Amino acid sequence: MAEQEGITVKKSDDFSEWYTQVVQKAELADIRYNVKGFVVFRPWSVKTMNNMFKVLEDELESKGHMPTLFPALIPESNFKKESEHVEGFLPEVFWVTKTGSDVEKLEEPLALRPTSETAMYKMYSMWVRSWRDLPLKLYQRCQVWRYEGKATRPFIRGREFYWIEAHDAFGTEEEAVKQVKEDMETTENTIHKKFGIPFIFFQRPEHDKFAGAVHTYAADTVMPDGRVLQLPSTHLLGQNFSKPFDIKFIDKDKSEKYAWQTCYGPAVSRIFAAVIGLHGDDKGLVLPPEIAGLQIVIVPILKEGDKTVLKKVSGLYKKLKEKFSVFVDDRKEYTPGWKYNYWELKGIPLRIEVGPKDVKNKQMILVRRDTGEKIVAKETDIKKIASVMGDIQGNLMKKADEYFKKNMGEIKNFDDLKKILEEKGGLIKIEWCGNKECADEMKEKTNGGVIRGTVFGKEEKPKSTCINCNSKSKSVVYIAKQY
RNA sequence: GGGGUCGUCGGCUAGCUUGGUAGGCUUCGAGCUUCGGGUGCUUGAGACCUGGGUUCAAAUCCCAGCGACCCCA
Repeated sequence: MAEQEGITVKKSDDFSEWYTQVVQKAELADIRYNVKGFVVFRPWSVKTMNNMFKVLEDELESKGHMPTLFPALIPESNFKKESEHVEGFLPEVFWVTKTGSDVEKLEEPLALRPTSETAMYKMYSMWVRSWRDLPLKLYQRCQVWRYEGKATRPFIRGREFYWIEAHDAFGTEEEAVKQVKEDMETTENTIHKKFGIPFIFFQRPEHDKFAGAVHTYAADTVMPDGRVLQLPSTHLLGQNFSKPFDIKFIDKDKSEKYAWQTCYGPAVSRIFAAVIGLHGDDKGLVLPPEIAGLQIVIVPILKEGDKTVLKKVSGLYKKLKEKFSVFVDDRKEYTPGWKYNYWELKGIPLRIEVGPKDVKNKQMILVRRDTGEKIVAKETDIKKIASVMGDIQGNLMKKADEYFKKNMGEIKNFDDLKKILEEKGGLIKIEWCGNKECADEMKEKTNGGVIRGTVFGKEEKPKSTCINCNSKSKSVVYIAKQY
């Protein structure tokens, strides 16, 4: 009976069902809005995602980006300026074509942005006149809309999602190339170090680049079912957009030049899916302290006629709230055991229990969400709490890193590849001829194995033949099933 | 994009084969009780996805739409 309130499957037995239950039971999202791919994000996920946004925005601003907000609607003529970009995104665009009572047709259809290159670069061409205007580094936090054909899941893939997009323009190609590396560093400092999500940046193969990019570098992580989830990607746009959008400037040498551009897009709602999947356990959500919407919950153990516990708790609360987000769950209508389960389901990193015994012994009980470990601390030892929080953060990151490493493999022959993708998943290193047709064939033969690309920053020379077609291999790549 | 499964109180479900009174658990409200790992009792409220069709009669049969879940591309 009561177990219906908690998660009823093991994460390792049925990840898909586990995920569905956590999203619903931890009150992260409500799918009853009943429009395909559009879900309601509830306070408990939004609190945490807002913290994630803040971490990313602080990092971007520390690296010279400034915030901006662009309109959600893009005129068709703008949208169609860069031909490859149009071709790539057109099938996914939601169009606004009429107004009011259905009769007023818009003179020009407006696209609901699937991404903002074509909105922002129109303005960039007006703002960039001289080398003094460069570099131009802007980001915005916004929603985008993509009419996805693939199955939609809350946070993992929606037809509407929340992200940050940073768009940079430079005077030289070198600076743009450097920016790509900076974006990777941003990703490491935030998504890995603060959110605890491990990943590898791959340079995507030619046939799988961002529409309009010269090169696409995308971070992939591995979910608990062995399928990869693409996290932020950073794109070297070269002059592919600056030419059609006419973003040019007079350089120091007085000659007119087109700008060199990059763009970077961490999809926070999707990264949150990785946080749910990688850190969660059989009891529910587990949030890293750095981003948890609520970091500490204090559960007083109340006894009839006893006032010492609440008094002690309120003192503790006052001390803690300066450093942490804290909630005192002193609701009388629930028993302590009920509260323990409730807050564990919600993933609060640390619980502090204070009862009459603790008042007597001048102590408090700290309970770690990640390990379940109960620690007896002196009632004045606030430093201990800070250090335990640090331990939890570190442990979650370590566990996720270890899991990620275990899911990297290397395979020499095709039958083994097929087998491992089928049974375990993960990112598997292979050699490949570089042909799209061959990649397509492998995808079909492996039931969905997709070439993720070459590892960025690591020279891996092909020595042998393509795992599929046996012709001379051109690169060492990783293949995986994806979300 | 293809295939499969399925839509019943807020959540999980029984009933559907063989058409005729919608039952349970949980949540929610009220009251008492309890409080160191989902306390127990009393009581109340709450539902057949939408639209069409067949029929004296539809949760049940048929068609369409919308939505969800799973598998595959």
